[in-house]
Amino acid sequence: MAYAKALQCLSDPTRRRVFERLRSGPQSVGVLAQGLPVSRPAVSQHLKALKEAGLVIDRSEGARRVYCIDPDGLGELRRWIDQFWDAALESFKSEVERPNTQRKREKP
Amino acid sequence: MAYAKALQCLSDPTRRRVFERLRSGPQSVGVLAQGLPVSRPAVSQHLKALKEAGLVIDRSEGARRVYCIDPDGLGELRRWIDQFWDAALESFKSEVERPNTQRKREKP
DNA sequence: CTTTTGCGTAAGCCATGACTTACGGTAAGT
DNA sequence: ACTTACCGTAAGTCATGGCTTACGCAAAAG
Repeated sequence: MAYAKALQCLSDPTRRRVFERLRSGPQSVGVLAQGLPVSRPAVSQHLKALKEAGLVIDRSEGARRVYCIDPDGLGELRRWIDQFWDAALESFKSEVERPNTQRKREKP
Repeated sequence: MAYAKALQCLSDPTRRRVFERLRSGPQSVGVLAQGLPVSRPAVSQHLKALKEAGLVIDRSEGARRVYCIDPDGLGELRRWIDQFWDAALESFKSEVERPNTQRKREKP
């Protein structure tokens, strides 16, 4: 049940920004922190959490430390969501037809 | 960018338990709260958050209020994760071969 | 009409966690 | 060897949010 840690990790906006930066390829900590509105130690702590959740891996490249997205945590998260997907579509069809059904209120 | 709200919602363990209960079909608030280690108002607040995130819909059935999983929020979350999936596999292959790469420490 | 059931909301309490600064430790540069 | 660059960790601060109890409202039951 590593999906729990993955969800908790990705719930933080700053941690998502770090993770999204890794989408363009492996990056060092300093480069990742550059441009973010938080300090470098904060990014280090975020990367530690992401690693603990199985969302990234890291290697030491000289004095630098390069991080990279790990498909493992991402895959487990995908599988967890897919568990709901089928059940959702099934019970959803018979619900939307009802006259009373209410979604989230949209901004008009 | 409703995926942000969805992630924040599903990061809470109790909220996940509520959401997982809805996998077996539409349920009323009282039934959902029954068996959970929190009070019924707490479940109501969780359902409000889930609805705001587009993860559930609700209809009033007499005095009761029945909740049901909404595929919308789930789908957007799936699409967001898939954004990383391709980039992850790509940059991952060239990383795991390196001698230095470190994953999360497993419990031996 | 009165009572009971079912639910949402308000106010307040308290733990979690995200951020900061300060520090120590390793690798590269001079 | 000394300095500089790069990074992780520790300690402390402060906001976020999850939970509780108390209350109010609507629908069914009597």
